[in-house]
Amino acid sequence: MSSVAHISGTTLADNLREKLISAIIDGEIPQGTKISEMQLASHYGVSRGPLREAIRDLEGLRLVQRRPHAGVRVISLNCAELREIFTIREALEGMAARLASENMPDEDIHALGELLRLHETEVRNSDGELYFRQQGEVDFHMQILKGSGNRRLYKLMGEELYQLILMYRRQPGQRQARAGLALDEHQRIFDAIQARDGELAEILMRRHIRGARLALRHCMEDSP
Amino acid sequence: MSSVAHISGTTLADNLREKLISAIIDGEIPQGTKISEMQLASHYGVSRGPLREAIRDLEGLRLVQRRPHAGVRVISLNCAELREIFTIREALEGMAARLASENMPDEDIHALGELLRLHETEVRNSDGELYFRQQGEVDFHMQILKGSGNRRLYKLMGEELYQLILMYRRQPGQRQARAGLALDEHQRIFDAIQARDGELAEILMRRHIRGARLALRHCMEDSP
DNA sequence: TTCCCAAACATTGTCAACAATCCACAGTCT
DNA sequence: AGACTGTGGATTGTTGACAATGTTTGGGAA
Repeated sequence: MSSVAHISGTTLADNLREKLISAIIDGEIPQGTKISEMQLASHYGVSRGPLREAIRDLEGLRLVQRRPHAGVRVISLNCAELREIFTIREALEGMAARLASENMPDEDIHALGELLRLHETEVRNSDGELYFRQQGEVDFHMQILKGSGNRRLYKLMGEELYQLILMYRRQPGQRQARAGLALDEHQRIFDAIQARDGELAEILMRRHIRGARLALRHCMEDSP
Repeated sequence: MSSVAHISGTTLADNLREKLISAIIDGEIPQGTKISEMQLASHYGVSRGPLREAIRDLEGLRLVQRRPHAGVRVISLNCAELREIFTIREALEGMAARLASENMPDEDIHALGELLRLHETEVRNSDGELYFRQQGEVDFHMQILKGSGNRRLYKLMGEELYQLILMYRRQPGQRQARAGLALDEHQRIFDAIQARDGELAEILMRRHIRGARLALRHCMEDSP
């Protein structure tokens, strides 16, 4: 269908990987779905070869599970697994905040402050419009990860784990609360980073994420 | 060459992945080597299809880098990247120690104590024999990761990042010091876990790993 | 009816040929 | 001399057919 012939410097499998990630995150391919190679291949207008390579990538990202000779199915994150991810996030982003306090260039910190101001006005003006804030939330954390100067940390948290979180957020029946509160916590984290107080930044970031995790306590326990 | 025909319940690509991981970690395929698909495929007695899938996995593990249409080469960890990994390790294993203090079953803690005793005698008896201790070091950390009860944390740290560390350790000219010191630190970490003091366990674990990272300061800076 | 076995079916894993892309080398031009 | 460009060769990316495995369905027996 959506066969975007050949973009130079890339490959079909790589393109497919990105498309499939989006499709899964956006819920286009529902969780728990069993994937048929032939079907998907013909849908995207490629052969099974590149598709299999793309699926292999998704398996590495833990977006799908594979059983040899028995097929591939999209993971379905239950509450417990999401909390596991948030625990990892707490450790990793806490460290990122500490590192950002030490390594983030002044100009990038300034830009981060601007980002916060923007979010503030957004939240004030239309506190019902949650999507942008959601995006803003991600942006804030992403900037800190990048500001840590630890490239692998950025990739690991930003490019791998966040996708799982986003996938879960797009699920129906997700409460999108904590609007104003999060902004306030962001502000304090920012202050600590600006003050180059890594110790405090880490503590605040961890508390921030732990709060989000604890808020997940009451999410629907779909397991029997 | 080493074509182990068909092991049921698995697949050629999966087998290949494990073999290639070992080959890279053990230095059988030196760092920075450019991999030739045809060559490797014939060497392992398989076609290029499964090989490419295995390589895709290795890319996910960050053991190789791929440039589209230009080939694959084994990564060469420089000092800076290894320190990045150790920083992540500090955050992750610190969290693991905290969680283990809360979640690790009593019997597993007991087994961990036995492991420590074993290491102690080993180090005392033959303090020149470092390989076993090296293995023991890995075992100790692995048990704590498993004891955290966070399955994803265990997989992420234990199955992905540790391989990179091991690869680096096998490099020539690596100092293998810190034998007795590490054991002592392990003992204290264990005490904290046994006392169910997560706060302390995390602090000690982080200090332990940070020490190892700082010891890497003086490793050969091959970058210009 | 329910359980078990077997054969057919559908799906995944593997292969070898084909096409597209990059790299190196050589030749030319400034 | 040095840099740039074009072509040849080798390597990677892709495809469709073939083989092997897991699943399912239908029939028979307890």
